[in-house]
Amino acid sequence: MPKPANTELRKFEKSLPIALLRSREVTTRLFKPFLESHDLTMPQWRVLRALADADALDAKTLAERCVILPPSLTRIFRGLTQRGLIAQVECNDARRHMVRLTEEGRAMFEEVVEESEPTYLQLAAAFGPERLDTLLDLLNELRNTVQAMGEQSEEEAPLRKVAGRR
Amino acid sequence: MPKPANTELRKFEKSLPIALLRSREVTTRLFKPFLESHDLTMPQWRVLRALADADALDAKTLAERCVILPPSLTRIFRGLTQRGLIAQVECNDARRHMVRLTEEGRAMFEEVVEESEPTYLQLAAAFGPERLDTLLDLLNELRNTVQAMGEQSEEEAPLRKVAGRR
DNA sequence: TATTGTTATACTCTATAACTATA
DNA sequence: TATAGTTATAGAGTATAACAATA
Repeated sequence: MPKPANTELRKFEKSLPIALLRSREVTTRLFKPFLESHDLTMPQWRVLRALADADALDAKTLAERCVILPPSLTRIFRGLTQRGLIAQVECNDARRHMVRLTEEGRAMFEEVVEESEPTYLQLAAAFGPERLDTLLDLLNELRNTVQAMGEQSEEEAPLRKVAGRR
Repeated sequence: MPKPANTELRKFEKSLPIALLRSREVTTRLFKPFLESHDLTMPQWRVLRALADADALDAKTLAERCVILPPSLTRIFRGLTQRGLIAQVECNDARRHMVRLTEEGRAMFEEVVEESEPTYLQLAAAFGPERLDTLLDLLNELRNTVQAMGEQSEEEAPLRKVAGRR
């Protein structure tokens, strides 16, 4: 039973939400200059990056995939469309707002990737490429695990609301 | 060379900042109800949690440890002090704003920990306790790695500013 | 002169509810 | 009636610069 038993460390350093936040903070800071030089915010970049992997996506999919709430996405669509980086795409279901990258959007995406690639490789080299892979796998699996927990508890208690305010 | 070679996955699913964001999002969502029932925001909670591990901490340390900018921390201090959860502590250096948990603050901290513990254990069980440990270690080491990279590049180019806006 | 923290300010993101339009 | 998205709005976080107090 090699449990470190250091309650203090376990409580702060080993708090999962806090560890995720702090890791994200330094990582984001590392790559943010590449976005700022193109006048892109992180959420805008997530949208471009998601679109780069697909022909076209609707707002609901992008909201889920990029962790952006619908009202924010509406504004992001407006900004990116005005700048000519994305464009709306016809869709059978007229309710859906479906968008794709324009040529300019694709070009900017490639530029950012190219410019930030050396930093990414430097990080991979410093951290260890195989450990980085492990970390990414664990992160994606953690998400699946937690999401499964959420669905499960919703089945058991569809009307949860956990605890009353105050 | 068993590299999946799936460019699409590598680009989005394997983007480190995005993976960290998405994992944090679901994890935060899982624990947020326990904070909301005590009218605590996540940043407020991080401050309480950091203080629970130490007798007293100054603003600078808390800002770094909890990833909160000084102006936000000022407001958080005000809120938590008004509610009697933290209190200022005398300090040799009069510039420093040093705070500690009050008894009420400690009590609320313990309450939240107790209430959320079952969910934490459920997550650990579902994900695998040893994998959770691995993940936490990797996250903390990633932070160290990136921070070291930042310090290094500052030495090399103390006057960076990366790229001009527009 | 450097450091610590606060104030001021602007902008973005977060979150919810209400509304419009399509299906 | 249910779904997709927008609008409206309030609140919280993010970020910078300017300032005050202390070292």
